[in-house]
Amino acid sequence: MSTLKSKILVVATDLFQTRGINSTGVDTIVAVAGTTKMTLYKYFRSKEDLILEVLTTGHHDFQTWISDKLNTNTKKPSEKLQKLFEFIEEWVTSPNFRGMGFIKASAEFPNEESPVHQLSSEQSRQFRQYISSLASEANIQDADGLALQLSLLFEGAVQAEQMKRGSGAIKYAKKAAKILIDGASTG
Amino acid sequence: MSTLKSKILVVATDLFQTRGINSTGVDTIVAVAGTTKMTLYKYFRSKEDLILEVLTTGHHDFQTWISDKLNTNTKKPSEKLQKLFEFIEEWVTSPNFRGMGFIKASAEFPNEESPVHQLSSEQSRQFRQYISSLASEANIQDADGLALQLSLLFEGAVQAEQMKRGSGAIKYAKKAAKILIDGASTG
DNA sequence: CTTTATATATACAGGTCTGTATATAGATTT
DNA sequence: AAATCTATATACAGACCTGTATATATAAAG
Repeated sequence: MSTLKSKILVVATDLFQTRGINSTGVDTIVAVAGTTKMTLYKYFRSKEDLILEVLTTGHHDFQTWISDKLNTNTKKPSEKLQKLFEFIEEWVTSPNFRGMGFIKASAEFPNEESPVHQLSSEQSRQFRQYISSLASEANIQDADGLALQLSLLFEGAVQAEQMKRGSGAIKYAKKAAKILIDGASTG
Repeated sequence: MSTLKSKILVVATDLFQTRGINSTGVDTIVAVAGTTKMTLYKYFRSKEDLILEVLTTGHHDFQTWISDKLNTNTKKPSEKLQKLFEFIEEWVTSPNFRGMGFIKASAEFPNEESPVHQLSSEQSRQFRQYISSLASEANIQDADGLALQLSLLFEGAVQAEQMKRGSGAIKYAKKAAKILIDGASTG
């Protein structure tokens, strides 16, 4: 991938997260990236395409990072679910944390016919499904139910952390997750 | 309050929630409300003022509704916390549910210097504080911690319900809340 | 040296948005 | 009946936005 294209993606990811998607114009993006609109529109057909690619890249990065972490650091399926929020905390508190794109995008694009809304909604569903698969492997009965509860905690904590870094929300989300996982395992 | 002013507030609340705040122009608001821009700008100094008043009204309506419910239907402090999510479910599934304004507003106005962001952030804090006071009355040790966890569940469930009515998220949030409350009470 | 590919600089068309200015209609009050 | 208040109708200024058109620079490749 061209260095300019990835540079635009990185800058857009950052600006979308800190200033909002709709409030960030392409002129601002190219100015910060140190290039021009002509170049941006060479790599992206439209601003909507850029948004979609930012979302796709961010989600892919997170998914591969978290599943790699779980696969290399845990063995037993029951461990993975417990360790999930440990690594989420690590992800959220890392310096290069830029938030979860789909959480903000779904709020800024509430129209269900919008491609941006559809993608972010799909990414949210995919991550919930991933948690559910971990729960299933751990032989938890209502895997989908627990996954929904954990995803509420996750998305809430990420949003809180986005709004105010160092809010401590993720710490309490982790504690709550442990209680819910233990309850679902024994019950 | 003038009927036209309250009509504008109701319409704006609805449109902000369904189409997003930034994506809803004042022209659309006055067209749906059946009036003109001149009238809107007579009652509201600017669109930002309208947004702030929509947020204030919505939050006030919710707070009075939920605390009235709790005060008339519960006696023991320990009951209130348990009943809170019952009433939240009732609120969320009621036909005139229009979402919690501050949840969407904080996402659409991420800039911390924005008055809209500041108000929505303050409202989120106030509701968390209200939960914490209920927990304190029930003699729960880490009242603030539990309140943060419950608010994560609440905000996550409301957002899920906003995105897709009848998602069932609030049902599982209620179950999770009960587990967390019980854990904090005995522990 | 010339061709070709890539990036820049700049201007602009067409649209949307907020907020205001001007003129008018209808209703209530004096 | 005249004056006043409230709401309407309409037009528009100024700003910002996306996306494109045109012309130019720069550097690598033949």
